[in-house]
Amino acid sequence: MRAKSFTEERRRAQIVEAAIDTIAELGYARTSFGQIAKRAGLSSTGMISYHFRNKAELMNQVVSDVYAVATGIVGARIDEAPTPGGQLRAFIEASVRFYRTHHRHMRALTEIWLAERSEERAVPHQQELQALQGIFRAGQRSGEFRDFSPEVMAVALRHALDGVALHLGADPDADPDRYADELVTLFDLATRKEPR
Amino acid sequence: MRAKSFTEERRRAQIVEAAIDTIAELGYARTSFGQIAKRAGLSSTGMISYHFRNKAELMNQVVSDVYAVATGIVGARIDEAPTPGGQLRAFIEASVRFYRTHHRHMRALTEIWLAERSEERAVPHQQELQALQGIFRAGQRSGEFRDFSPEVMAVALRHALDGVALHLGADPDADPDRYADELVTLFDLATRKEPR
Amino acid sequence: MRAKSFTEERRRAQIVEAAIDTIAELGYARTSFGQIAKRAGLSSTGMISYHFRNKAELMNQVVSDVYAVATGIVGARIDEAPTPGGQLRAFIEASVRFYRTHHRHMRALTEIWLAERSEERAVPHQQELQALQGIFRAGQRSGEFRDFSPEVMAVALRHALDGVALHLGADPDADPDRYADELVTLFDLATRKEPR
Amino acid sequence: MRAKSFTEERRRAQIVEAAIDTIAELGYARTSFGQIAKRAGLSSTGMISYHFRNKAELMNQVVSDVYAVATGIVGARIDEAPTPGGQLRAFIEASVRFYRTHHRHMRALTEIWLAERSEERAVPHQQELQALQGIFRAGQRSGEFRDFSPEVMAVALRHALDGVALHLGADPDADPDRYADELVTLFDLATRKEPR
DNA sequence: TATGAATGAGATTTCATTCAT
DNA sequence: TATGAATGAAATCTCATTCAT
Repeated sequence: MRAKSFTEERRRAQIVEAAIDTIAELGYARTSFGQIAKRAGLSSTGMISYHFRNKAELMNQVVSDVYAVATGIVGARIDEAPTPGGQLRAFIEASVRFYRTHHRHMRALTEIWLAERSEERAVPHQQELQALQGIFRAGQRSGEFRDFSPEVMAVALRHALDGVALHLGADPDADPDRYADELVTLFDLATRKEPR
Repeated sequence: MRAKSFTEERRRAQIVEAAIDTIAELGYARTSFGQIAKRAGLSSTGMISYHFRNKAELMNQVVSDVYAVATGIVGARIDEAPTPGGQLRAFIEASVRFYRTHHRHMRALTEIWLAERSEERAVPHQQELQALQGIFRAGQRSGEFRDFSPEVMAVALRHALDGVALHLGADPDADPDRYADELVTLFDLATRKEPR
Repeated sequence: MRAKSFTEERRRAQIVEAAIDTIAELGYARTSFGQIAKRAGLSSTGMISYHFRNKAELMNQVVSDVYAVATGIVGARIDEAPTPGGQLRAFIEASVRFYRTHHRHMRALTEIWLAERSEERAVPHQQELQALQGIFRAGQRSGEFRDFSPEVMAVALRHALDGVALHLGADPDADPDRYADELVTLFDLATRKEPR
Repeated sequence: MRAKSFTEERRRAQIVEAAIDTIAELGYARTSFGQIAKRAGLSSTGMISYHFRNKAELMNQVVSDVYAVATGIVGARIDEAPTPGGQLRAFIEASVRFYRTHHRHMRALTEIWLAERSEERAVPHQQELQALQGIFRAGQRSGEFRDFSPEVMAVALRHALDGVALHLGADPDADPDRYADELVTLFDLATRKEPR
């Protein structure tokens, strides 16, 4: 496989962007090459097939692009925090903020993941769940966190965040900072060892 | 709208059951009238169109049927509990138990809700979220719960449960009781007023 | 698999006939569901997909239908002949006559067989070649035929007939009886033991 | 039409070779410019369109190239033979040998001829059939051959050879020399005047 | 009510060909 | 000449829905 040219990459990115828009607007089920091509200003769906082997490859690209952006942003905030407790707070705050600034991306990500779950039976968020479990284990070792199941806690947090994303997306008037604060407190109380 | 005859209702129920099976087995995207008819033992997809105005109506029926069953079971357990804290615990335990005993139903529910979300822009779980908020408000009034946002807490709990359902579905070896216990402790710590 | 209804069978036959017409007229490469539907008077290509699982099944049906007709007619003539030499003559004459009366069918048969050869690498005419070899072996046992390779002779005769079919199809003025007579003499001389 | 430069001719030849490979490997139906370009090491299918007006011109070039090679080899052997009977034998033997040594070419030739027959309504092998008829007529004039229709005999021989090519291609263990010997005897008996 | 046939829209994908650079 | 991007037509197949019986 040859390296892709600059023009090629730009076109692919343009198509991926159009795909994100389409999914966010119509939902996965109603997203077709025709709709994507229209939004990308392409003259033919053939153009999409030209740049992506098939629909699955396009969707994979959407997922990995969004994931890359998200983990870049959120990961940076986590790394700045000194303690596991701080990292947990950073993760929640950065995630909620990302949902607000990139809510089209999140929407698309969720739609794809859910639609394709049926096909591949995969459990999503594996990477992120691993990272969260790492934070939890570190906090338990350092004595900052109480003794709980890192797996269950990670799943709970990760999906609570998904729920929040959904509600923030559906209600434009909702205040993301308040959601973030509430979640921070919730999981702080649920994980800390010593009651305040 | 004429009242539906007994035979009519039986047929509709049969079709709804087949739809649940189909979605649970193939996923929403691959669920077609043809597949549903095959599983229902119907000789023609025309039969489905005869009993349901269109696909959306069938799916709505699936959702409301499953919801009715779930609310019946879970609601009964909640009503038995005397205090808001006990109701919270009962809700979590009954929900996880329901996921285990009715996982085909849950699967179908999630698939439909997610696939059709885009079309109706509805936020899912509205009924349940209201009920949860009621519990939280009661606990706050009685002084059993601390001061937090009932909306955010309800969303967090509801989706944490969804996440658990997903993981229990994907991993047949996982222990539902352990997941339930962990969640009970998590939300107990997150909601109670007095540290233990 | 349920038995097919009368109407179903008639529709299938109608589609098969239209397919034969289309292939004979346009050649296999340019035969599409669209062209077949047009000739069959169908409103949509979906109708073809409704009655045949896919294109391959339709083509198989064409082949087996034509084969059935051909072997019925030719086989009957062969069975009437008392000696291997007579059967050989009957086979050639009946075949050439069939090409004349059913030249659309033959054309379609050849086109399909050749187009699909690429896909399945199968050698065509297997059934007929076996039958021919049987005749040759019987004649050799009875002393009527000389000692030659039944395989090679069968292949030579079968494809010589194909060539004749092709030329009779391309040249409407050609006299089939003369072609038949010449072939009969050719293979009589090539197979008989005693020179006349 | 401008004379083609050396480089131009080399490119065309390279593309024709790649086309032969592709057809022999995939069959005509699956042969696309994309596949040909890949095998020719070209970076774009546009290159093929640049050197050939359209697909038909490329295929015609393949046919005439292969024909030229075959006629050169087989023709040389025929010319060495002194009598029509000898020429007939030489034609058969050289043809079978050619099938063995150039079976990719033969395969491509047959595929194209068959796939495109429909478009041009041409009967194949015209050149060769003329040559064969010439041999037959000469033998009839010299008294070496009996009185038969040169046209029919030519068609029969030509297609019998095609059949043999097919079977040799499909069965790598078959012995070409035996097939050649059998065919020589067959057509010797069928054409000679005096029984041996 | 039930059946199976019919419809027509729409989806993905492949392809030959054209065009700007 | 060569490249790769772009185009638009066409092909097969699936599907929800309608209709006559």
